[in-house]
Amino acid sequence: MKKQSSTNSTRSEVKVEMARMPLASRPGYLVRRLHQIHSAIFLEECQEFGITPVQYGLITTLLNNPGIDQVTLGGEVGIDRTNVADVLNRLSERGLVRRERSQTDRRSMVAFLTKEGEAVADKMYDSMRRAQDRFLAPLRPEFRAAFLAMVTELIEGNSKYSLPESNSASGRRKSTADRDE
Amino acid sequence: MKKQSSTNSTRSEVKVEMARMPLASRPGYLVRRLHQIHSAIFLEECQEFGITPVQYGLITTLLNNPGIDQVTLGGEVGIDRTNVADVLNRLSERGLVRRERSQTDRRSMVAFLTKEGEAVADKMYDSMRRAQDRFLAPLRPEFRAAFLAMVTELIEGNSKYSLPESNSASGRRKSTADRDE
DNA sequence: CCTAATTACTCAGTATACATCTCTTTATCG
DNA sequence: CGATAAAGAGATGTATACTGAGTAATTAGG
Repeated sequence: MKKQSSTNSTRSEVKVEMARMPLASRPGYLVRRLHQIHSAIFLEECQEFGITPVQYGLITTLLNNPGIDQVTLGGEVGIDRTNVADVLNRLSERGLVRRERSQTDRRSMVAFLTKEGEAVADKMYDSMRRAQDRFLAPLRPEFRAAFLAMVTELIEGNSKYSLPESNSASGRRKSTADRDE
Repeated sequence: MKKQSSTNSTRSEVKVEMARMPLASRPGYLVRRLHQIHSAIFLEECQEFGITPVQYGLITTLLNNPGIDQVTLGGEVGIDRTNVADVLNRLSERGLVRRERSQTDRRSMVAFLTKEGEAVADKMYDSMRRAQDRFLAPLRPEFRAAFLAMVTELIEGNSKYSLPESNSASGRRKSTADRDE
């Protein structure tokens, strides 16, 4: 039961580095936990509806943009297109969303809220706001806007990594001499 | 292209609310996107190792606490115990982690990094730091510490929701008196 | 008008995250 | 000391999130 303990100096150096950058101070850890916590609060406040944060994002986007196609919807909500299809599937199984082929571009599927979907969006609004309030409560009120502004800045400043451009879409570039534009 | 538009006043009110609280200004949306972006940057910087942010968190925690049990490990890293088992499984399949029964409590599994696991932790450190730098770059340097402090405050202030207490653990409570069932 | 490229979607696979149920081990009580 | 309660770990199922491969419809070129 020894382990390779002993005199491995490389490992010791790493340990020192770790001590200087403990998990609890790393941006990645902090951001993951923050997301985790928000999800937990949202789910708790909205548990009577059985709607997750992402589902609610899709629902409110559909409320404001009925008949939007799945790709655009994913761009609005910030999720991958395959994920849009998954979530819409769950929502349409529950009768909250209806999908059909686009009239103008038959490759596209467009989505609408059903009456029940609109009713859920309506009824959930207060719960969603309560979740927000609870989430931000630990921060002094005068810091809350600053916090959200900084998050927005980080998102916008890193926007080129924000959505994976998915697969086929853009990264393609194959061009024949692609007009360099 | 009207839909059931018309005179549904409830729906109109909701639409107004939505306009006042668009998705892009909601804390939940912002935090989810932030997490998404950090993951993307981390994965990009560390792609040569094929290690995800959560896996790296477990690895560095094991580096500092060799022989830790899985429940404590989950508490340190901020993930559920079943998730710990999943992630450790993937890591041990790749030969980075080794598990064995605890000598002191034979119900527990304790985990260690292998030589390869320690080597990966060592080699990944710089990549992880680069991911952090890129992630925080859009924020003016004098705001970065303030941002991380606010995130920490939100996590600590909401700590009662942060980890689900899992199943068996606490929530049990069955005070003597209720043996009926 | 036919073909090639593009675009939108689906399907399969991986990983994280959590809840619930079952099984083993440990601890306690009679 | 044996029955049983309590606790921990695992298995299973759901949801999110993304990648890659493949299919179908549209558009662009010749």
